[in-house]
Amino acid sequence: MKKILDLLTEEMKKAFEAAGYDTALAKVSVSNRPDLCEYQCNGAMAGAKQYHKAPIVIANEVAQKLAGSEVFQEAAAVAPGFLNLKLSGKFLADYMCGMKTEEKFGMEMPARPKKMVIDYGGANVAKPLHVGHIRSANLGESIKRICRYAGHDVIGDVHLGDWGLQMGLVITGVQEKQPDLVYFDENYTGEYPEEPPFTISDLETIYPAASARSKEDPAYKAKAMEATFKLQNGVRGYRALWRHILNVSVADLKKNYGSLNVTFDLWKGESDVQDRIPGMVQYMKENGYAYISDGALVVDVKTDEDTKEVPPCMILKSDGASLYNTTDLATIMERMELYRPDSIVYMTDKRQDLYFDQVFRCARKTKLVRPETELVWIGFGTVNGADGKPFKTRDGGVMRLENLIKETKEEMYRKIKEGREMSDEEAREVADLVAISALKYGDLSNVPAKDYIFDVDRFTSFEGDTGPYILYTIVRIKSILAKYAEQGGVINSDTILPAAGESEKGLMMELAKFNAMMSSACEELAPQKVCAYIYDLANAFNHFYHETKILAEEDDARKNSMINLLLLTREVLETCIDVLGFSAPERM
RNA sequence: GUGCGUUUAGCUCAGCUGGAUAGAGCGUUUGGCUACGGACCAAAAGGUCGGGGGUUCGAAUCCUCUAACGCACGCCA
Repeated sequence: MKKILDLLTEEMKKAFEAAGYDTALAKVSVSNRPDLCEYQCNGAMAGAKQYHKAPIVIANEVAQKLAGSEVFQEAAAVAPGFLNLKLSGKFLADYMCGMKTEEKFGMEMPARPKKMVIDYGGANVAKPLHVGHIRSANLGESIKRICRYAGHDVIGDVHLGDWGLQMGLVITGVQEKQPDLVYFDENYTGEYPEEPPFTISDLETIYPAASARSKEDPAYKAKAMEATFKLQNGVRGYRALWRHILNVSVADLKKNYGSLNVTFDLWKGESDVQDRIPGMVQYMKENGYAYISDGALVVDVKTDEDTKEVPPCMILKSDGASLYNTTDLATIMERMELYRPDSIVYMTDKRQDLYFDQVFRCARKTKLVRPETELVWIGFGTVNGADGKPFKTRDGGVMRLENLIKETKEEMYRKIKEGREMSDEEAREVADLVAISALKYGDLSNVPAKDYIFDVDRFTSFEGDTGPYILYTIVRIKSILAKYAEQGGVINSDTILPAAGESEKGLMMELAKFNAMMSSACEELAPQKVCAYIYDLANAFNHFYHETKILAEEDDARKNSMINLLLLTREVLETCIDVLGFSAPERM
């Protein structure tokens, strides 16, 4: 099923053609003056110069050709040359029926789905997730779901930081506390224990302590670097210990991401591509891409068109060690080989702008990717506190994501208990769902590149542009539908009749925007478009709801039609919150 | 210094890729509760879209200059 604006534009093109004008002018858009019309076409003004005619003359001629239209109930030419359009109720109702019965509301699927890899999450092994990680997790997860819904083949990869100095630090920290572990016994040749010698909370204290100490104690740092070296060179005990750290950490990460409905298809990490690095380096040298500069191996990535200084992309440090760039490039290589993606999307902090520019240029120059492979980087802003500075705990420490989620859930539980009679158990369950909607919607409704202020009170409010308000609207629809069923109501057809009033038509017009909204959210990788849409849709529904007694309607056909409209509204809303990564309770 | 980002109502944010009178929410003021769920709805006040210049029938949106803030600029990730 075509997008409604495309159908309207087609109808408009016929009129432009019949009146003797270029059909390229016939683009129809949603009205920005709802008090005057529902849709509009501004082509007459754009064509004025081309045809040496006053825009209003053109508009009038086109309007005349639309006189008998079955699509437009009304088409008026208005000074200076607007074409103000009102939709035929029948046409709109038929479109609703199409959405109601067709798969995915009639959204057209791509002829050739794109293969995409989305790299998001930004997690590091043995380091707890903090507030900032919520952005990469939410954005990546939502973009993954949006693109999947739009028909593409999408792989989500968490791409863990599991290989650098941080691992050496943790290992050294463990050794400090438990020097007698067999992992450190170089003469040990037996099997290592299956049980890890630490828990996640041990790791979470070990890493920060080790990291802090290495900054002031050179000997300690040297030890950590040595541990890193041993690990990377395959010393058995170190590898076995590393495997434990990885397992314990991943289990914990899965739990935390899980509470945000964030799941990954791949749990790959930097360590997975280590074996590829020597070959890649060799290839870059042999083909003359890489050369030694100040002791380091680099690839020039600046071009003649650059107005800025673009430093070369470093492949190996002067001590011969690999770094972030090396791993990322090797990962691109691996992804091309394993998945042949059309597009690789990265989601990181916006400060990595230049870095990804370098890596992408390097990947293209060294032909790690095909010329047509899209490399996309989305940089996001910081999560700030009320003071506009990076979000901190009350005592000034780094706010852990786990605690942020917990506190939001507590706050929501408190609100639900004070506003409703509900068992503790149900209130907990409902509070969890609503709290996640508050966090996700609060995060995703912002433009990714901007910093935003994390305001628990605002995000958890049931009023305004918030997750809970959207859920409330869905629950309200469910409640009406439940009551309808209770009263013995049976839905006997999928028919949706032409709207009886303005608010019903308004709801239909919002619903009709779904396809265009979803494909644009996919093309632009923009979850905030989905947020903006469901807010408008929820408002349109609440407006309709307020003016219409649905269950008291005596005309059965009309009542049936309105119930169908409610069902459609609920399905669209639920589809949208699903791609945003949250869901609605039965009641709240 | 070079580059990137941001700047829209008192506060927090949108703005469909150039259209008519720039929109929401919160807050403020006012009205509506025998409730298909009032955790709602309706309305009012509130703006020289950071500033100057330009492009054109028409600019928050495109170009240019400029200011403030933030960020990044080879061995961190």
